[in-house]
Amino acid sequence: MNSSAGSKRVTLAQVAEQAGVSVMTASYTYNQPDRVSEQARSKVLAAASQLGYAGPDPSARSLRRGSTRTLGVVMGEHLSYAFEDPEAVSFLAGIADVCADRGYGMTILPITGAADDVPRITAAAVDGFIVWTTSDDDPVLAAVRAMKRPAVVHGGPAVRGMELVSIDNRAAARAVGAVAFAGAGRPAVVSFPLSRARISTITSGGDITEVLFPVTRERLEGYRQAAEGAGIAWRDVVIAVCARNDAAEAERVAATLLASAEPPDAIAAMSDQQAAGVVHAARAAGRAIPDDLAVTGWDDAAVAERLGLTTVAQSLREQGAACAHAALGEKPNAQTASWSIVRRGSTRQ
Amino acid sequence: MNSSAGSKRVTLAQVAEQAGVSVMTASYTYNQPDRVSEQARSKVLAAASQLGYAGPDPSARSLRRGSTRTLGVVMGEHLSYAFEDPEAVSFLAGIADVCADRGYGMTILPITGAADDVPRITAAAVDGFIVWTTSDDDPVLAAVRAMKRPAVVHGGPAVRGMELVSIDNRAAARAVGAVAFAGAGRPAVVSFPLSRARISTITSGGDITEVLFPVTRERLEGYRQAAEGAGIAWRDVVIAVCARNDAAEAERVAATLLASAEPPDAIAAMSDQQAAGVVHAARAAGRAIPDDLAVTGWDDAAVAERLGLTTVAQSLREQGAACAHAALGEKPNAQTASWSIVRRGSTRQ
DNA sequence: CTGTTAGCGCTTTCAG
DNA sequence: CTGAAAGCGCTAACAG
Repeated sequence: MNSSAGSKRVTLAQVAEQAGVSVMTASYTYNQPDRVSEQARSKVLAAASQLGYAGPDPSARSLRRGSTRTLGVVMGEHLSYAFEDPEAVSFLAGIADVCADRGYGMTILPITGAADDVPRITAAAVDGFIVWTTSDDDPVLAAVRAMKRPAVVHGGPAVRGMELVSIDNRAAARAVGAVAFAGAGRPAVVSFPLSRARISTITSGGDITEVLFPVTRERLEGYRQAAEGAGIAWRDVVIAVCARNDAAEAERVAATLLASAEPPDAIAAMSDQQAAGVVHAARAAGRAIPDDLAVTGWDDAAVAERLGLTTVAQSLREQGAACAHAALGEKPNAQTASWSIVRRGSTRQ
Repeated sequence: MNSSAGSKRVTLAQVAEQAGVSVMTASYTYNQPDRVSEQARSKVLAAASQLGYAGPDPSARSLRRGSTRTLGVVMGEHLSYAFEDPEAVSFLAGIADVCADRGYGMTILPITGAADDVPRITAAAVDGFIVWTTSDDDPVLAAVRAMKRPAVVHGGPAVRGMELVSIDNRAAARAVGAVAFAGAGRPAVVSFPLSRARISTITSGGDITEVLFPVTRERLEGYRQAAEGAGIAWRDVVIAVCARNDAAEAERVAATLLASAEPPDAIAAMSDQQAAGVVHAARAAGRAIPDDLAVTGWDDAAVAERLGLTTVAQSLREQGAACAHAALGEKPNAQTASWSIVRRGSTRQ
């Protein structure tokens, strides 16, 4: 098991020669050991370890086989955000479960939101793509589709030729919104960004159809229906748009809302992180939950249980696994994932 | 921009023919656009979009260039644990930062702890490897080294021919142990596993040299020195070994310790997660912190600040970035990362 | 069980 | 600025 350190790459042909067999016998030794006699196999392995051959070159093998045994995951602008969002991390874990089981690798594709995203997609040596929820106008979608490999979008948008794995965000928002807004007079929504520009604003119920993130759009639509079901006009519902999905920004914006002349008495957020920020702002402002302010989150993360948040439960991990199956070409039918409302003490119902 | 959906893969040669240029002109159009006339380039791009050619095949390109522009990350047994440990996630984010900047992908390699790990390493189409802290006897290390590509281990063990990025765990443990054990009579340690078998046990200060995880070994050695510095023999220090790094198991084991005839009055843990579990157990047992029980964590995670834990601060994100640089072959100097003690209310000093 | 042939799709020479 | 040749390292397909 020695090797001249730093040596040039050893090839299968050299191993075969050293072992005194044909290249194919050497190849079979690695790929179909059963087809090779015990004797030949041990000669090949001896030659390999003598030469310091670690096994067939992965790139050459991929080229020849036409398959890389790797799945590509596009996590959206700023790759490192992916690892800051606990739900995104659960989703990755679900993909990892399936990949580990199949012996596949998973390549995280570094998307920056800039123009060079497309060449990066194009350059990815993967057998299939999984795209984390994005906007209708994201050029990454066309780039992925152009690769002509199995592809799946999580959340949305729905793209022809790509699978979609998602819950029914509108129905879930309608359901949790109904709980959040029950008995409220001035409901508000803390929202994810409306476009890839990620601008923070506070508006009143605007034109939902203009929202470019389909997941956000569907949830707003569900909240709208919930508000109207509670007898409140959508134009009277304050929408606080946060640039990012984190507790800190939500806390700031909630503090602003609560300090206004007509503070909200119910806030439906789009994540438990955001809802946690709202809860902190409410405490700081001396508001009682749920009597002065009802709050709902989304995802049923650990923090939701800790804070007693009413929320929408869904399994990002299972959805990640479903996406992996789709990207492997194993799932023929579209996946509608399940969700449920978890009622806790942060709402009046 | 049309294409017969589901068509066979289009090659660069076909594009070149369609454009009426040589294959090399087409290739240059993608790789060195400056070397191609405006006219030729637009003919090539027109032909490409007409044929639905998405760009050079990544596998073929990797084979020819001898480089995949991808880094491999080995996260240790059970890939999905990687995503459950917030510090591991920070580490990944640090790698992601560098990869995104360089236009590299990062492939997470699915390690299961079983025998098929080695072939999976061998099959990885990557330019360099980053190995998350593991045990001395992990066969993955030899497999990575056999690949003869730039490789770096985070934490440990130190392996000849591979870089090491780590803090000085022994010194840090000695320092935080000194704070934890100050004024204590019966110190205890809540430890990570001692071997890859991941067995939970409660013992008293045993033979540290037998511990197979070097990070754990170094920390135990530091705690030993701290205990002896406080006048306590190592054999009198209770070591509670947890199979996994989570709050729940630490809480259970701490509850057991606190219910014993001679309960500890100081517990040094190996992570903030574990320390959080200890704090919960102490509260449940009606112990005051730090008067009845001093507690220290490790990593200075968010939970450490929330609970007021004295802990060891280190930046896994920076260490991830340092590993990425090393795996890219950019490493100027061996990396010894920095750490510091953060004193909060969970200790007597 | 073993071997021969024929490329996978691309880009590095090296010449125009 | 453009092109012809050569072959990266490997394995599917088909003989023996």
